[in-house]
Amino acid sequence: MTGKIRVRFAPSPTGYLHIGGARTALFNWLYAKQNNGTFILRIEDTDRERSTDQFIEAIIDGMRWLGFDWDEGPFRQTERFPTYRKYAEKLMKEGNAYYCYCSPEELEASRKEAMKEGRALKYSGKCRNLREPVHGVSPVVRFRMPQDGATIVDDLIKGRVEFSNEQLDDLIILRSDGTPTYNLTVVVDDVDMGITHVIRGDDHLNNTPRQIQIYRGLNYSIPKFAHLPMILGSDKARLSKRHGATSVTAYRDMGYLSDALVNYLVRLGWSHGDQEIFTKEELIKYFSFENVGKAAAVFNPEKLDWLNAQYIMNSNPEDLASLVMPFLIKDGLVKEGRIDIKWLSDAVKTLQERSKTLLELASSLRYYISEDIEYNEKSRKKFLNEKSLPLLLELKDGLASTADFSARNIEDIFKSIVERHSVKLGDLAQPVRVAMTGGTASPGIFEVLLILGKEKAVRRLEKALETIRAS
RNA sequence: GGUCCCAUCGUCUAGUGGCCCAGGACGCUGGCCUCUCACGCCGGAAACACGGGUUCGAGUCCCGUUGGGAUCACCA
Repeated sequence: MTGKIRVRFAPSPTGYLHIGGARTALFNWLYAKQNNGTFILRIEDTDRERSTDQFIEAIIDGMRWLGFDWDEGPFRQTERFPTYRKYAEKLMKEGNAYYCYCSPEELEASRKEAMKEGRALKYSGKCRNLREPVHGVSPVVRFRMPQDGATIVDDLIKGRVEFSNEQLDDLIILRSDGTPTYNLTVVVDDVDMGITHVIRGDDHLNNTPRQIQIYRGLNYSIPKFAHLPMILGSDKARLSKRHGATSVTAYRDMGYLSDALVNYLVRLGWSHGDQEIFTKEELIKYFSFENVGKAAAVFNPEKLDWLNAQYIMNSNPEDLASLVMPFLIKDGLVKEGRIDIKWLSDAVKTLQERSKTLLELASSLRYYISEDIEYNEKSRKKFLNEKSLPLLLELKDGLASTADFSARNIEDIFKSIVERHSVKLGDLAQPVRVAMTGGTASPGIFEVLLILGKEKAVRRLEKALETIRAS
């Protein structure tokens, strides 16, 4: 092993950081961390029509949220145009590239014809051996691809893939306005930044032989390639908006923990025996291209939910309390900093194994935090009625008069009421649950009472009694 | 259409020639626990796409078929 490993994640800012991009970033990041290498963030924004600064911010935001810290960058390709020009000129000077004067219309027409005749859609090579410039036309620059032999891609995931050079056409590396195109910039940057391993989606596999030829034209050594399989939607088509949320920040807003998302993403195509849940440290330790599958994977939201629930269950309540705060504030339940974090943590603790997302957690927290509650109509009818009235009345008196509002004592009060009336605990617990939370599903009723505290609990019992009497 | 990639339960996957009448996880489902809901625990249904080879023996190797995906821009 010589030389340090250098990898990069190179999104183009024409949209948010999406699920597929996040996984590519993740595998790059893991590989860098594992080998004590360098992880570079590079923004491929040479498509000036579609790239925006807003998307750059969104991508960076997503990367930070996921915890993928980079060592160098973010670099922007639009700031590196002189470099690409320099390399293009070198290619021209050494005869590896040439001016092409064909008009876009002309090219389009020949593509259509090729399509009609069922031939490969390939540039004709018309200007390949042109001696004289065509006046009045600003030309593009094309790279001269070899036309015989084959190019081998030795991929870390796909294995050896062979492409016949006949099918490589002379692709444009400089547009007629002098700006560079993707296949040039990607190679130049990877060379310039000393990238040793190109880890990207396998939608780039077909581009790889072209890029390898450009490396050769430039006389540079070729990095290792690893092409990750795609992520598909439930209908096996490429994951898109139609399948629901695709941007990672949308998952943050839906209440997923970044570690859970990362854990989900890594298991899409990679495995380590039967293990499902990994810490980031474990991922860094175990990751290997050998265990990356070759087949595309379908994104499965239910499993993400399960993983997220696992992470919520295993988080410590204090962390969870601060993670859920933005959701509480957004719901108007809490004003910034105006809540006892210790109390909130205790409340959170009772809901951890009942919440799949932070959004759900926040919504359950509502009945603890808000002054007043609303009854679920069905629950009210079923449990707040003549039958429960005497029980609730007794409980209210019992709780109101106790000086010891502890779990132990509350339980004793419940038990004595239940015994006196020869009913089951549930016959009292359910009406109380409705009185306290408005519904029939909640943490253990003693826990709920304890979190609510004596004042609130008694007040809610009084309200329940009034409600029964009024009905 | 050309080229390239891929193919184990509905989904994510284990499996690298005998340990596999195929294991785990999500989901689904029966039960237990129980003040409700969850969690947890025990059980169930559910897959090697198909056809040829190679081999004493194939989910595992080879070929073909079928099916899916990617790509073929003065996008990246």
